[in-house]
Formats: sequence, structure tokens, C-alpha cells
Amino acid sequence: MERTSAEKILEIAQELVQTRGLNAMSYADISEQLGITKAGIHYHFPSKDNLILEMVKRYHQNFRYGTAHVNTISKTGLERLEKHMAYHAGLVQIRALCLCAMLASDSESLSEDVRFEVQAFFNTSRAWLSDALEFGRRDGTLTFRGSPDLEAAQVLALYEGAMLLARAWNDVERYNEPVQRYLATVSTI
Amino acid sequence: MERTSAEKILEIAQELVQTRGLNAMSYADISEQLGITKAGIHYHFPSKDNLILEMVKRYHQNFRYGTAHVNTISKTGLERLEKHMAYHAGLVQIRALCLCAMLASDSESLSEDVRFEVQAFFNTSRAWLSDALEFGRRDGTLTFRGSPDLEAAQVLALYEGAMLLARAWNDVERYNEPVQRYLATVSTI
DNA sequence: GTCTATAGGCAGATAGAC
DNA sequence: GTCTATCTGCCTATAGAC
Repeated sequence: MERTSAEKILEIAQELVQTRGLNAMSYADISEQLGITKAGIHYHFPSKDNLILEMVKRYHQNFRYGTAHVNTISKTGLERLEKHMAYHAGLVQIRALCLCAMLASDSESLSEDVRFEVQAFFNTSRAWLSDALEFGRRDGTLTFRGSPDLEAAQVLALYEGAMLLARAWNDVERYNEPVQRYLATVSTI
Repeated sequence: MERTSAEKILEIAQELVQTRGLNAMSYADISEQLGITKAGIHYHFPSKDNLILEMVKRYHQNFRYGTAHVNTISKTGLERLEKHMAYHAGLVQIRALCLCAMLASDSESLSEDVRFEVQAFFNTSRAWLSDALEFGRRDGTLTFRGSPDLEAAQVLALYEGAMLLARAWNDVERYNEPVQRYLATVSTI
């Protein structure tokens, strides 16, 4: 199965949004990187809003696939968390933010449809984190007080914030420092 | 001492950047709210980059004044933290992000000068948080493991991330939930 | 200091040929 | 599906009158 033009567009556009922000990404930028004209992109995605909506849906779906994969290859809850954090370190290293974190900051420029999809993504993230935490508590690799769901909300805020701060220096250590410190406090090992 | 035009411009522009983002704020927007023309604004701030630079310097300075005031009126370290968090809840309520968090997300659109000022602001924030934490540890109202500086970095990431997430729902409770939970874990009371 | 007028560029989007 | 050509509108910024 070959990658279609629509998929290539989404891929390139997504990286541009994650690194530059919604309003600093243009059809001209995608056109330049992909090698087809702006009009060609409009054939696949009539409006920018439409493009962003499909982008977030795809990002959300890829997140589901990615976390499902992490679940299968990880033996412990701690391992799940570690892999999750490592993945986000990779984003920081290419100067990217989580797509939905970037769109949350550009929230006022979004259509209602996109805002709902962004919320849905964060709901999925929180639910997955909650599961990972609960899993780790049961297998004895993680320890924390209170409900996994509330702990998950806190972890989510922590690493999204850490990614944002790391951007100010373009230094992945600004992300790793607080995140590793958190992992050390919840890890029983 | 009356507020000068330059000050009014900075004030209005800052709120626009905090609520909409750097690239979604224009001289036309400021012009509309302030009642003087775009050319009039260019007289005070020749370029947008210049305007943003002055804005961040002013924001940083106001942060110093604000935290110094919090220090004088607070009896405990816990009280300092609580006031700090309450201030940021106010920002969330008007759909604003911390100015420097917003600019960190728009980092790729910034001049080097502005990026340095954003870093300086975060350094000041972290240092103040570290002091508040240490103060609280000594007065017995706060408890946490390890160095106040590393704890400060984590707290900073936590509430900046919580503000970002709260934006996705435009719901201050999404900020309060993780932040209050954090305060509960460090409070000895 | 603030105005009118305008330059020059880039944005998102469309029409119609191939 | 992709192209060339073009539209309209907004952007930052400047010139010059008052």
C-alpha cells in the first residue's frame, strides 16, 4: 500500500504545525516541501480547517495504535510510562510540541469541530495514562496516592508543560529533568 | 502619572498575544481596541518584534513586582504558592496563557532577543518558586523530597501544562484539578 | 503623536486547462 | 490529480500631511 498524496500532505503539514504553530504554517510551506502546488493541496483538503481536522483525527488514531503497541511490548506499568515519556522526548528533539498541545495554545483560531477533536485526544491520553498507572500499581512497579485518573491528569499536565518549557531553550534536558524526576518518585524500583 | 500610549499599546497587545497567540495578533487588532491607527502604533513600536520584546521585558518586570508583593503579604511558603497558583487561575479564566508559555509555543517565530527574554523570565519564575518552596520547608508548611530548585522546575512545568490543557476546554477546573492536587501533596497542613 | 494613504508581500481559496 | 493564473483580503511597514 503506497502512501497517497493526502497522507503525505498530512504528514508534512503536521510536522509544520507541531514545530511552528497553526498560524505559522501555510499551504505554500507544504507545497514547497512536497513538490506539488498550493492548488493541488486544496484538491485534497478544500480548506485549512478541513486539513487540520483530518490531521488531528489521524494524530489521535496514531496515538491509539502507538499506545496499544506500547501495551503489548511492555511488561510493567513503569515500562509503559517510560516508553511514553521517551516518545515525547523525541518530539522535543525535533523542536516539536505534541500536536494537540500546540493546537490548544492556538485554540482561539480553531473551529468547534477541531476543538472537540483536540479534547477527545486529551481524553484518550488521560485514560491511557490512568490505565498505565493502575497497571503499574497492581504489578508493583508504581506507587502513588489517590485515583489513577487524577494522577494521570497531573502527569499529562507535567509532561505537556515540560515540552513547552524545553522549547524555550530548544533543549531536551529541560524536558527530561522534571519528567525523569517524576518517574523516580513513582517508581518502586 | 498617567498611562502613556506606549503603555496602553503594550497592555492591549499583551492580552491579545496571551489569548490568541503571537501570529494571531495584529496591529489592526490593537488599533481597533485602542482607537488609534496602525501607523500611530508604529510610531511607538517600529516593528512587531520590537513591540514583543518590550512586552516580555515589561511582563518580566511585573512578575518581579508581583512576586515581591506576594512575599511581603504571605506568612508561609504554602501561602506564597497558593497565591501564585490563584493568579494563574485568573489568567486561565480570561482565556489567557502565561505570556512566555504562549511565546514558547510560538518560539520559531521569535527573534533571538525575544527568545533570551523568555528564557530569562522562566529562570526568574523557577528561582522564585524555588525560594518559596525552601521558605515553606523551613517554616514547616511544605514538604517535598530533594532540592527546591528541581522541585521548582517540576511545579513550573505542571502549572504551565495545566494552563495549556485548561485552554482546550476553556475550563478553569482543568487547571485547578491538578494544581490543587499538587498543593495537597506538598502541604503539611 | 496621530492621521490618511499606500506600498509590497503573503495568506487562503477558486476557475479552468490539461 | 496537478497545473497556471488569479482573486480578495490581511499582514507589516513607510511616507508625508497635520
